[in-house]
Amino acid sequence: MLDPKHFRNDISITADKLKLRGFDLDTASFTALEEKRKALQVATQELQNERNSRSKNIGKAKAQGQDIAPLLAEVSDLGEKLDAAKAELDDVLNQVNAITSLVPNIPDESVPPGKDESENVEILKWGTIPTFDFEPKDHVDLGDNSAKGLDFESAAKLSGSRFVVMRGQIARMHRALAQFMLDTHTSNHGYTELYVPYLVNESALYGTGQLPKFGEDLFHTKPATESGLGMSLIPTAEVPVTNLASGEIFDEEQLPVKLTAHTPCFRSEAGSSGRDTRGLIRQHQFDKVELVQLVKPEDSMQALEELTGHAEAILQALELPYRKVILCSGDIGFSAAKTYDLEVWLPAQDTYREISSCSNMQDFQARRMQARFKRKSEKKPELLHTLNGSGLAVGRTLVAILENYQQADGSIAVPAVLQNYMGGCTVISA
RNA sequence: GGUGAGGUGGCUGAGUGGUUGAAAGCACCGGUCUUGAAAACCGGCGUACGUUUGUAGCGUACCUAGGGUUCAAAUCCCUACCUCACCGCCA
Repeated sequence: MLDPKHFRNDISITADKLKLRGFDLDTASFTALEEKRKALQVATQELQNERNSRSKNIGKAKAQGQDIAPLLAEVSDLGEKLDAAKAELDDVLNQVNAITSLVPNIPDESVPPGKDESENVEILKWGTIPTFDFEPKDHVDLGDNSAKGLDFESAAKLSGSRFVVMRGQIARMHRALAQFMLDTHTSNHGYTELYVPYLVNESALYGTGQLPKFGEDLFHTKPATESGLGMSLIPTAEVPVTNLASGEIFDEEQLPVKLTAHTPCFRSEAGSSGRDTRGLIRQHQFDKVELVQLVKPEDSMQALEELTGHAEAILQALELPYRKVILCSGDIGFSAAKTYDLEVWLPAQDTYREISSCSNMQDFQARRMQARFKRKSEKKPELLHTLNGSGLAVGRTLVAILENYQQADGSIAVPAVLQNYMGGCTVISA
């Protein structure tokens, strides 16, 4: 949610900025609606004022033992007028809210303008792309080799497409990766580890911006006893972790808050039925280690650099070649003001694929969830800034290791930093 | 799942349907006193929105949330959520 002032005071500037990311704000009709809201609100409050003062007078008269019947007669139609005014105001407020809750964040000035992902800008490349003296296989074939380490057929039997069963050393490496990531972020980067619910309510999803616009990307549970969506499976740990701040007022000294959690993520992948159907890249269920920071507004851009660096540190420790991309204005997510994507090299696809997305949401989510902090020198609480990033997507990291560490015989070398997590195992044999 | 009791400001905790945004205490902030600190005393101490040049004043809303009754609701009624206690069940 944007600051309402953006809509009231400088709506045309706001509309211009939103156009950069491909969002059309109908300023004329919104301004008209806003005028209406203002007039109705004033009128309603005046009626309430009148009712309040008259009611007080009735109370006083009654206390003095006077006859209140004539006073009651005077206010008889006030109630109806008030109800009508309230209903009208409610209606307009709902309309305003319906619009503003669908307006995305404004891109930061440092974000390059652009229409779609083709105009994202590469910031850096890290690592050396491996060369093979044989035809590199993709992770599906490699996983199939190692005693059905990646078993998509079995998963399809259990659940359908876009699920996987992992076995043996592959499953263990998957677990090792998550452990390694968590340990690195807690020990080296100053994050506090969390365990959080995987089912969340509607208000949490609203807080981080998944609702009301992106409900169809989620899996919803609907117990027989409930109406509506019921609880929803988290599409990312960002939802439960960031919403911990909802309704809170932090002391200035408590910031920055740095949190990390390893959770499964569930996405319906509606609208991407034809994309990445092969393999582990796009699943309905995948694991991710998430990084979240709550910071003061003046610190958030620097925090984004650091948080992205924390995700990069994992790729570097695993010696996986990657590149860092800044998303252009047309490609950033709904709630984000600025986003870096980290893309890992996948030899079989001969290209870089997204493995992490790190964003500064500024006060966009904080406003939705009323997450605030108080400066020592100030009386009024201020909205804090929220950031999050994947550090990293575990399934895709596994894909990257299988493909980059593969050997001619189809075996997989185990990256040095993972060996201790795998009982000293140095190679997963074919 | 059953039964019972509750949800009031940062915390504790009052509150017969009527000048209650809400007593009191604690915490916190400012001041007096003191060489300094403590104690004591004095004063202040919620959020959002509207009006406005205004961090002034005034108005409105908010006592878990949403409905209802009433001229008037923290106070009465209904529903949801949550908490606590006991019972049942359970990894």
